[in-house]
Amino acid sequence: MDVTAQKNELPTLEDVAKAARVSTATVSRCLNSPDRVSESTKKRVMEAVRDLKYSPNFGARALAAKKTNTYGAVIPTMDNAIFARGLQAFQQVLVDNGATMLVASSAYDPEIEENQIKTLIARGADALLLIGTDRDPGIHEFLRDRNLPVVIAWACTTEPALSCVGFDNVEASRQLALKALDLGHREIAFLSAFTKSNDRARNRVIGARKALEERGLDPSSMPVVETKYSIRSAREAFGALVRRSPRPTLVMCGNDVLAAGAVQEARDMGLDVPGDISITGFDDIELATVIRPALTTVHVPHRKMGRLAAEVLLDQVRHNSGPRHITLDTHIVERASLGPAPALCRTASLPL
Amino acid sequence: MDVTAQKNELPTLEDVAKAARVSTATVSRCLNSPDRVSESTKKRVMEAVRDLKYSPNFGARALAAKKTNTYGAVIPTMDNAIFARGLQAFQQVLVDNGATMLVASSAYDPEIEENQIKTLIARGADALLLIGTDRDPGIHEFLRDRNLPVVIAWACTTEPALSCVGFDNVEASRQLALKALDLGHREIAFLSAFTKSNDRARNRVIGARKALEERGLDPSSMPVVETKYSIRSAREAFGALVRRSPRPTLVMCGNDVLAAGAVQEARDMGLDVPGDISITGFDDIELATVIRPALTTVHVPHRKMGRLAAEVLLDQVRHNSGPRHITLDTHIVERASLGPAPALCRTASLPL
DNA sequence: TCATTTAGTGTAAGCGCTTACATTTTTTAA
DNA sequence: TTAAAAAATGTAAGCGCTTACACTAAATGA
Repeated sequence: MDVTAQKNELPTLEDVAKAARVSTATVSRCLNSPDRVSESTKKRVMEAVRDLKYSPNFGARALAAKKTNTYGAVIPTMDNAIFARGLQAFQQVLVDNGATMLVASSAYDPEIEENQIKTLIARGADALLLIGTDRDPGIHEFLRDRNLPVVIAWACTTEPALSCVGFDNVEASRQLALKALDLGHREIAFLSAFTKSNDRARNRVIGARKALEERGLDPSSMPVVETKYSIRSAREAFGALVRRSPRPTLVMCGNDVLAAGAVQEARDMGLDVPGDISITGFDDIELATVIRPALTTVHVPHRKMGRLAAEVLLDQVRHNSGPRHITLDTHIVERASLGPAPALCRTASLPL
Repeated sequence: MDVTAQKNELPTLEDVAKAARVSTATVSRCLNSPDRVSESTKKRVMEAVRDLKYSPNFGARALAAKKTNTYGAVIPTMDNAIFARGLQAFQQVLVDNGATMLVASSAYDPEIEENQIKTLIARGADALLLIGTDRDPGIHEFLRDRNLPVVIAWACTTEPALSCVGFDNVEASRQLALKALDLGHREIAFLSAFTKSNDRARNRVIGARKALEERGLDPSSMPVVETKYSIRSAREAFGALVRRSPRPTLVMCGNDVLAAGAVQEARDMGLDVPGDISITGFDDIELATVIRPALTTVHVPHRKMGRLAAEVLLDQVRHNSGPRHITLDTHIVERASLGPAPALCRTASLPL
């Protein structure tokens, strides 16, 4: 007896056609444009499909139809919640439209990202979701050559060949900084994710600088520390930032994960947040509501972004519509981690 | 001038063959088994590939080779970190082996899961990763019929046709409960995820019951509340549990997310954790280390599980090896949320 | 020297589907 | 009633690749 596994032959379109006593074309039509087939034959065909447990062969379909109904997404990381929600929404819309999502992550590495993009294309992706705008222009060219619809998410671009569904990172960060300045903060430090090839991170720092400038402060005096995307590194970086003199009364963080680390470290150092030092986040992921004090942060409409991104792409692929540029609003969520600047601290830092 | 986007024709194998003045077979061999081609022609062919920016057509390849090099994964949710890490590791191994991952999520709904499984198969998945064992047996049959390698993760199964890479949920939970019992806890309540069609959740409750029984306590007396997988619902459920009489001295939670909600609610109710009430989690995701008190929880080797799952599947597909059953160890991570049972509390509850 | 192996390459038959076009059947209108 | 239009179905040509098999040329051994 043969024990080795062997793919038993799956039924093909032809088998179904034979069983239903119609041509393969009719079966194909039943599956793809049911209203071009009469009710009676449709019923017969569908029965055969069920009886034989037929399921179309993906490769053959892709080859003949010249499209795969597959949409690729390359995100920086799957390890935390930042992109999860948006991606979930993205996928939901695709599934609802009979398409499939293919994800790959780049670990924030441009080279890996390029590879993943090429892989997804080789895999037959009909369109692509990419995060942010920072990448070798050659890639965008490559994509344009292939005439692949691409949507940039989490950021905006004016590039006419690309769609985008994002928000203004500079402006959102600026608003938050402005609010902090109104609360009396003058010694502001920034705890950022690595800004190299990460426009979101970079723009958030820029936004803060802009606010400083508007209020007549020297933007270049704001200390910025860049660190890895993890609680642990955020703690270390926060420690370094706080030991500076003058001590900052506010540490703005490039995202909620860094902020969570900062809050933790502050408390372990015996600092009251926001009594002694304020901390802000960015993104408004669940984590922001879980830690104590809860984070004052920028709410980013992740779900909406994912949903719209899918809709834009679907539209470009199915209706050949042109690229669209959508900018979503963000807003500040005031929770507990940002308070008025402590008067003492400000004086303390003056004598310097 | 024509403004509408139109797919410009991509180069095919034949174009490359022509450019390199060889047959299509040779080009194909260059790409798939380079050592069967002489150095000189290989060089010529590769040059042509580069010049023409050739990239093989996925559909055609899948059709001709009868495999897609695509591995599907259906997970209950992408919304939180529980599966993210494992999936990331799963994908990594696949990518390292030139394969691609296709993910879909089921929202903990068996019907959606079934759909997603079928979609992934229709999409040509060579193998499947599934979470847990609870599903219509018809599906497993269906998969067996197709002779599709399947690995069950996050749980174990003895089903000979299926591979698994998981851990013993019952045993892990039992150990944790035993530890709590040793700390003097007698009034133990369980805050669980919905157990319907979720064997992991169910088994974690069972494990706790088992421990109770071993210590001569009535397992059926343990209150169990099931709730949705979210911080908010966990808070509500925890509130209900605590208002019971006798008040539990320990609330074991089916996972860290629920535990995080429980901790939060406890503190908002003015209860000290673990002074007044202990809380335990399960999974050991990052969240467990972020909240205060940090969670005592069961560490699950997510990364290892994902990695091994990929390896098992790759092995089954590429070397036609048989199903494997791997059980990984878990261990308890003692942090701060589980302490000795408060003596007072126990007395306090006696007068009832 | 010639038969035999071996390495390298070419030929061509599909893989299972979609779809343009041709054909047949039904409906509609005159 | 019959011609024309519309609806339903069939025919068959690919889609771009892999691979069994055939073939040629070079290497090997007797």
